Parts: sequence; structure tokens; C-alpha cells
Amino acid sequence: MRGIPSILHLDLDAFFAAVEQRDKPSLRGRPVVVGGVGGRGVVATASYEARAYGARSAMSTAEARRRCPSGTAFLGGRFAAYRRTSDVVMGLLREVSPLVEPVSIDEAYVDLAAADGLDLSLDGVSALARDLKERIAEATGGVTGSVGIGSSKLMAKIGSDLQKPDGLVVVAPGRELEVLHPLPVTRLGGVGPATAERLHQVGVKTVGDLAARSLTDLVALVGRAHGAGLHALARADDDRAVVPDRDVKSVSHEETFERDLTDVAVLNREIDSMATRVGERLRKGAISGRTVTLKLRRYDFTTLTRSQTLPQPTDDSRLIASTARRLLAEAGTGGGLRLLGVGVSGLSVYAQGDLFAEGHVEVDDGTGPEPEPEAAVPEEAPALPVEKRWWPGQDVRHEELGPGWVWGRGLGRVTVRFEGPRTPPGPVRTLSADDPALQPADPPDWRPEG
DNA sequence: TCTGGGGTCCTAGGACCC
DNA sequence: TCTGGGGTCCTAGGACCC
Repeated sequence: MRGIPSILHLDLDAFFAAVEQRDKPSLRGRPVVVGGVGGRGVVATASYEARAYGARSAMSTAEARRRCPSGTAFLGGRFAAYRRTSDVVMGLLREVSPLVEPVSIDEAYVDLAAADGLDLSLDGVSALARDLKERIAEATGGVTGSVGIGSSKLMAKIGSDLQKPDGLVVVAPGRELEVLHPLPVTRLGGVGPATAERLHQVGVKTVGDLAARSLTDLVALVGRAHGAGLHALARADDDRAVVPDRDVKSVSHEETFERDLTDVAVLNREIDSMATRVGERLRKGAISGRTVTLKLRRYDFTTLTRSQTLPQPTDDSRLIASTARRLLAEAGTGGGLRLLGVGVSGLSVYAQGDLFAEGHVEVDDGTGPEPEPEAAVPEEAPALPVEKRWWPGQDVRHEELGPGWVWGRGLGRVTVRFEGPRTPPGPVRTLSADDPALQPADPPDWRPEG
């Protein structure tokens, strides 16, 4: 938690429906529901007009149809249009500060302290937010957003939620607990139905109730990490950084069928088409992964996953498909399947062939000159903790490593992102094993001694 | 014709290694 | 017939988020 209100959270209001209403004037002022329109579809976004009738995100579309009057528009969604509009908004946020973390297509955090020359007084950030909201509406043709500003991600997010839609709330530093404690615990990120039920059973209804519980109690109730997280959030103790460009951890595609499928030949064709899409996305992102996961949802909605880790990372659709087919054969299709999914995880930057790279590379914060390829290799690399060593296939950031020389070894190529904690994303350089910037080296064996 | 799709993080047990 | 203590990797499942 900072002493100044320097983190901003933006949440676009009923985003998909708002884009539809912008593009089709006949929909303005009318209930609009965007989501799956098939028999098994669910609502992604309901416009505020549709919410008045009880339509909600994640509700089955069939239920939303029951609740909403005739004249309600049920739309399948135009994701390219939403993406374009989102890009415009994210661009406006990056004009405010270089440090922007998109959370999803319609949500982002901005670290105002990373920008030069902003007035971070209460009045200053309020004016900044009003101006930002105006520019968003103007640039998007009328899409509105709710803004929260506070001393942490937690308070910014809470703030953006307080006055939806088209809201603006600045939580003054020092008044966090006044705002937080009366709220229901379910307003905290990480408190879903299961956690809420457990908390309610021990009499915890508000964030204030939560704050009265000991760390030991909470850990016993919901587990170590979750318990510690809730204990901190209830005290407005939140130091989470605004992180641009989070690395992708998995790529998957899944599909719910209009009718349950049992025919293995048909299911294998579905696997092939999903594996094709997953492979395409991996190759497009220049990444590959070692673990193939098949997800199945049976006729009775029981869901299970089966996975296999390959000896080498792959982005090959056929290998992904054949692995997933084998997992399906082992799991069986008894009773029929309503959903299949294919995913790849354990991702690394594109590993191609047997290229073997072992060496070290200089990492700087992107503010100085490009490193000299022929720069002399220091005799001794500074000792770094084991977990700070990188190897080809990892994304290396200055903020994770600190400046200086670091060791790496392994397969594939090395991506070095010249980026500092307080500097905008710098250029990304991908070094192959024979790049002069990557000198041969003899890293110490970091396997723990027995 | 209840219950999407794309993700993230955590937990827990067993295998395996030194 | 005593039998440790960490680590990491793999697999499976669950909770949660938008």
C-alpha cells in the first residue's frame, strides 16, 4: 500500500453489449444480451437494460430469454470488434502512463507513479480520471468505463466497482479501511462461492469481520496461500505491482457440443480441429510446450482432465492431436461427452531443433545504449541465487534479475527483454545460440547436493 | 434447452534424486 | 527390522476470474 493514490483501475461498462449498441443505433436503450446463442449457451455480457430484467453474466442464455421481454436482442458476439475497441482504450491508458497491465479485454490497471510529471494529489488524479473517461467515450464512440484510484490494486479495483456504470471513485490514502470494512467479503478478489460459504459458516460476512480473524484461523479455513492473502487484503495490505506483459502459461481450446457425442471417430475429428487451432496459436506466438492436456466433460457435467508431458516442447498440431487422442482412448467416452478441450502448457519460448545454448548475456534496463556484442566477458559472474538463473526459453527481465551478468544454459533460443521496473517495455531481442552477445560459459552445477 | 471459453493459481500425493 | 530431509517433476482436481 502506498501513501499516494497512484494506481488506477478501469473497467469498461457492459463492454460487449456497449460495443453492439454503439454499432447498431436500433439497439440503444434496449436490452441486449451477448453470449452463446445455442441451446447450451451462457451470457457473456448483459446491457444495463437487460440487467433490469435479471439477466446476468454466466447465466444460461435460456434463462436470460425467460427473463427478458420480447424485443431483447440476443447476439453471438463480434470479438474482432471488441478487440479493436479494447486496443483503442488500452492505447489511451498508455498515453497516461507507460505502465499498464491489461487484466482482460475490458479491464486494466495503470501505475500513475510510473509516469513523469503527474499531479498525484487527490484533486490531480480526479481531474486526470475525468479527462481519461471523456477521451475514452470520445475515441470509442460512446463506450463508458468506471474508474477507481487508490493506494493499491485492491483499492483501485474496489473503487471502480463502487459507482458503476460510468463511475469515478478515488479512495483517499488513509481511509482504505473505512471503505473496505463495511463491504461484503465477496467483493474481495478470490472470494468466490466456495470460500464465501466457508466464511459465512464461521460468521464472516463483511471484510471487517474478516479482518477480526487471525491468520491461523484463516489458514485453517481456506489453506495457506489463500488464507494469508485474505488476511492481508482485509487489512488493505496489498503491494502487488502493476505488471505489463505477463507471460502466457498455457494455450487451450475447448468446445461444448450442441448434443453429447459418443462416437470416437467424431470425437477424434474434434480433437484434430482443436489441436490445429492450439498449434497455430503456439506457432504464431513463437512458443511451444511440453504438457498436452485433454479436458472432458461428461453427460452428467462431471469434468476431468488427463495430461501427458512430452520429452520435448512442441508446437506441432499433429503431435498435440495424437497425444490427445491417446488420452481420450484411455479415459473413455462412456455415457457421452458434452465437452472436449485440448491444451498445451509448460510453455517456453520457441525451441527449435537441437540448438544448444550455454552462456551469459548482459541485461540492462533499456535506458542505456545497446550492449556491445563484443563487450568483454567478465572473469567472474556475480553470484545469483539459484532461482535467479535463467536458461534459454525463459523470458528474462531486468526487474527479475538485476543488472549484470547472469548464467544460462539449455535448449533453444534466448529472449531478453530490456525492461526495468520503472521504465517502459524496451526492445525484445531474441538471441540464437551462436549470437556473439551470448558467450560460451561454464555455469556452476546448481543441482542441490545430497 | 440448467450450467461457455479462456485463462491463472494452489494443493496434494507419488516418483525420483541426492 | 527405526523409517530423514529436502528438492523437483508430474498428474489431477478445485477454486476463481473475466
